[in-house]
Amino acid sequence: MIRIINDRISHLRPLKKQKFSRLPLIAPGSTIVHQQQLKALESLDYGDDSILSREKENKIEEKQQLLDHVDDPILKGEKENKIDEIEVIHQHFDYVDDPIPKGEEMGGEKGGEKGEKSEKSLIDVENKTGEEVWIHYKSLSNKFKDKLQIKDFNKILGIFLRNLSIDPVFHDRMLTILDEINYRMKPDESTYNTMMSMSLQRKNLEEMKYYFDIMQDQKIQPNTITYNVMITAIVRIGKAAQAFALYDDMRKKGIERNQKTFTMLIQACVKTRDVKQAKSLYNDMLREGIIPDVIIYNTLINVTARNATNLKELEPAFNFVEEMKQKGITPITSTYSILVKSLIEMGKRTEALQIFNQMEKDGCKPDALILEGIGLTGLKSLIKMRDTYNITPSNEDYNTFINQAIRESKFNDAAEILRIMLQNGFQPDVSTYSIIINAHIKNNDISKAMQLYNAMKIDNIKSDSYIFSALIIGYVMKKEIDQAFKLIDEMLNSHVELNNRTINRIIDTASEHQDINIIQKVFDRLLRMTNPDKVAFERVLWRVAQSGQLTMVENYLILMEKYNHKIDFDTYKSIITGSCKGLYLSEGLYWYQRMINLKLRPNHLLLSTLLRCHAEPKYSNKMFVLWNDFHYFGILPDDEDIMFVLLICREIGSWQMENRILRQLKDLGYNTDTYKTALDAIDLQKIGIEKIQGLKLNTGAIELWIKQRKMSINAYKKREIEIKNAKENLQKWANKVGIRNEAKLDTSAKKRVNQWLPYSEMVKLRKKKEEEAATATATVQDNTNLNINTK
DNA sequence: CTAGGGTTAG
Repeated sequence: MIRIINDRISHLRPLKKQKFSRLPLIAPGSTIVHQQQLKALESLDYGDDSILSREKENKIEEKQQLLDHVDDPILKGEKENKIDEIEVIHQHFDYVDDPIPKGEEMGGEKGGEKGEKSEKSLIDVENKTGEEVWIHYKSLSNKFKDKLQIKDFNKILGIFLRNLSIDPVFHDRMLTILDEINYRMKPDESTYNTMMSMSLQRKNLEEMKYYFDIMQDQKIQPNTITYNVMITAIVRIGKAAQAFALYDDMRKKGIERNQKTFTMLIQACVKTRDVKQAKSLYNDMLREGIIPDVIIYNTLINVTARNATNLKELEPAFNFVEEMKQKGITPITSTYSILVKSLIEMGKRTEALQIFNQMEKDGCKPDALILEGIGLTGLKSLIKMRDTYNITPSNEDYNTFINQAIRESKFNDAAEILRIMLQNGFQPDVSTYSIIINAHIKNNDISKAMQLYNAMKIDNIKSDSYIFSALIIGYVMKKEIDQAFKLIDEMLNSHVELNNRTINRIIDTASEHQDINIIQKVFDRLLRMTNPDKVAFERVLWRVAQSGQLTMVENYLILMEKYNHKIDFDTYKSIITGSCKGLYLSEGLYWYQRMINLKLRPNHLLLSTLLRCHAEPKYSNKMFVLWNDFHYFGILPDDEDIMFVLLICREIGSWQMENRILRQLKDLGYNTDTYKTALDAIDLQKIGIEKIQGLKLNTGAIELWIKQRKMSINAYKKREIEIKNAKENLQKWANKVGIRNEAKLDTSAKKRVNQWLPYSEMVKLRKKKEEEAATATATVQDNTNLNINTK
């Protein structure tokens, strides 16, 4: 019972964002947690770079004084609060037991104060938390629910949507409401728009498409919002073309476009790096009579700035700033922030600072983000913001400052920022906890992280998937698998989804242990409680392949099929790259062969990986096979690949092979002198010494060559053309010769090397064969004619 | 009411 009441209390105390307010006292109700937080952070003593560390003792003393000072009154305050809340709950329960008569009685008297009922709507959800609405809704009789209209249901959905970020359980609740709507009446476009918006928040595009399709099945016309939500989601996953297709769809169907539509479409041009299209969309928008606002301008400036590589290309962005000012639209912090970021990326620090100063002149206040842009972070940034600009940072600003300090290993600064944050009446939110928890996990201190996790519970802040993920990973890192799964249980019990990202991170972390039993244990347990995706299986395969155990790989492949995952190139890629990483080279080639036998084609990455791990004189024969396979599959080797092969030729002293390879390259249109010069420059003797010292053979020399190679712009352009031509030549060859000879690829390595014919000879041969074929078809045709005649 | 901008933080 107490637990139930506590649960209820938790929902009556939603987190409030207190932007731009300066409160003198620590917020009530969090004292215990604050102490734990400070303790946990204080002991984040993993070597501190902060300016504060010198004054560490003073600060700790100060902190203690602060806590001593506020302890008692706050605790008292908390107790009083709780009593109030329990009374509220009793009132609430009285009401929901019998909603209709009470609502009518109170409707007149108390008005909208608790918002029971109004004339227009049978259910009033104003000023209520999601939890209250849910309890209220559950308590309604069927008869009463029948009287509700679609508008009422949509309102409830809207409230639940806003609560989704607080508690994922509202997802289920929204589904329940949708079921009820479908049971009683027909949903309308707002219903589905809200559901789609839910999918947008949950980053579940498939789910969104499902609603999009189903509403059309039900003959409900999508409106502007429907399309805008779809476009937003599609732009976010980077599929610009699909977004533009939806835009065309809107025009065809005569669905009105608005500012938000164009914002997303212009935003899509960031991904396609198409400034022209952004401008043309802007013109379309103006033609349609839509008045641009600050967000449209920011987006236009963003597209321009992100694609600009020099000041000249950035100019149109400044023109947009001028234009917006002329139209009476005041630029905001983010407007300047985009420009500052772009300038810093160009290395134009002075100009960036000028923009920052311009912002100040324009009377615009900086935030944590733009301060980071000009190089101010952590405690320094906070002090600048507070003392120079006289701004009270927002909750987000504080979180950013703490995160910056932790990132820079200034743990004392982080503690100080947290102290200032609490002192100013800001409550740590789920992100604040997450940032600190992650810091502990990164420092391999799971117990401190768990301390904070428990503190969150006391503070009635719901852990989200980030927090659970971090803690679970922490335990897997420590090989405490049982603890990890205990948390997974807790996670699922609190309706936090165990998503594939988390599953894959768990598997990744487990994979990092030398002990293969750990990954097996983790994966077996995961299989029992979740449904890992194809990628998860492939991670395990990658790890198992590293141990060179063929049968175990085989078993996982069988298991994968049982779970209806398609075994394709990516699956084999995982196994082969895993084998290479574990230096089980013959196993790697075995799987490679099996992959080819299944008619699966390698890609550059795979061949390159295989080639590199075979770059030793004793594997030279196998290396040449792989070299040939690049050509057979029409994959252009890159400079590193080329250098590896050539170097091996030198190491085994095979001039014949080196000449052959150089001729191939010449045939492809490369200037081979570059490679010869580079090869001559690499001191083989020196490499020999490195090898004796146990260093990885010629890798170093080649990487150095790649790194130190400097190309003029002209040389670079020439090289680009060279590569483009080589690609085309190779493709032609592969289509005509390589792929036709694919059947021969499974013969022995020696044969495969000997099968090789240079491109020029291949072309000659091909011409000859074509001529032969031409005469052959002529005779065949004669024969067929003959046959027809005889018939 | 439901949708948009700085890949702000985890």
